[in-house]
Amino acid sequence: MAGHKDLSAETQRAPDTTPAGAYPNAGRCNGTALRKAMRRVSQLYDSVLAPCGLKSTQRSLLIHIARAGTPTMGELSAALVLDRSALGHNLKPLERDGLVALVPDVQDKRSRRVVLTPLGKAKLDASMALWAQAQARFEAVFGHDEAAALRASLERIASPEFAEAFSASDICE
Amino acid sequence: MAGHKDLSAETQRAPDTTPAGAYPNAGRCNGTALRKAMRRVSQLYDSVLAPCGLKSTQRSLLIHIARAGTPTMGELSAALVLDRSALGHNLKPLERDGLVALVPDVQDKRSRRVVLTPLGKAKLDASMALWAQAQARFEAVFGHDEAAALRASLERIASPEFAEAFSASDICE
DNA sequence: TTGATTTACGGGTATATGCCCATAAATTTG
DNA sequence: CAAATTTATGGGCATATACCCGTAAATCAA
Repeated sequence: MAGHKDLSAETQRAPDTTPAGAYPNAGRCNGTALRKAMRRVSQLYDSVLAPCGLKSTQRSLLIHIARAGTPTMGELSAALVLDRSALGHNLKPLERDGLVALVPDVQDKRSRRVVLTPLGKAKLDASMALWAQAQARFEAVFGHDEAAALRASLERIASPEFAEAFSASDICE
Repeated sequence: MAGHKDLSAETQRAPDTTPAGAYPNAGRCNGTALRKAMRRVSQLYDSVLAPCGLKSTQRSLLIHIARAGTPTMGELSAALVLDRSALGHNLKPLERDGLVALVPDVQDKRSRRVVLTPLGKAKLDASMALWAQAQARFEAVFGHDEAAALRASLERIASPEFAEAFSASDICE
């Protein structure tokens, strides 16, 4: 195939011609870079996790619940940097499948606590080996230490302090 | 909390004590870290972009189209590390609002090319100042050089070569 | 050329995520 | 204690993202 897509002098209709100088900062958006990498990693991890019937998003949810004990929706959504409504929506398939249950809090009747059912714990445990395999393969390609450094950066960005500092930069920019 | 409980009895019903040793690798998932950071950054950038009526996802789409000229759906989805169907769905609101248009390709009648309308270009241009502000605030908090290094890592992960290497690690792990 | 295969999409479905607003419960005020 | 306010969720809506399958067009094979 001589079908090189040397886009510079495009075949017929190149009205835009993408002036080489247009949007020179286009490739520098941190949000875009994060999104692309996130999609890629989701796809890679999900492909490995597939046999256990959990997606990486769901596994992440379950493991946060397991570690938090019996968190309220609010606590869980904060830990996940996830909108409260989004958390509610994300829990529905898991609740429907019997992996988690929502129980009203006795102290604060507004709150509902999320609990991992035995079935949910079993699913989570069953996913561990596959997750470890995906993680190992990721780090075999990306580098173990580099991955640790990357996670440190990402966790800093995800932290509430970061959001606070970003918001604070509003008034003094 | 005085008193060790021996683990044999512990198996009963651990209410919420989160046995300290459970899921020791829980915080090391690269996918989870990416997702949390992505949500945070989306929220921060979107809050700044709000006045222009574009979300960061949409802006990213428009700018990719602008730079690619008149890409096919396939080219665009590859550039965005986005599933083809997802791209189609993401384009719908933009098409509905007249920011982009889909035109059948003359060479290959299977393909449709995505074009930025004048209105789309105007919207994109109008978003530049707000994006620059969000970007500047992000980097004021995170660090300019650190951000560049982070993007380099993320772009490596998002690259097709990375996916290929990850897949290849399947057979020799 | 004809038939098999590959490629590019679109539709349908399910999950993921966020915003706005309404409601109920807890907390703070007067 | 009653009223105002804040907090924890849920419902409705819109967008984001992926997978599977079907169809049409291009390409490859005989």
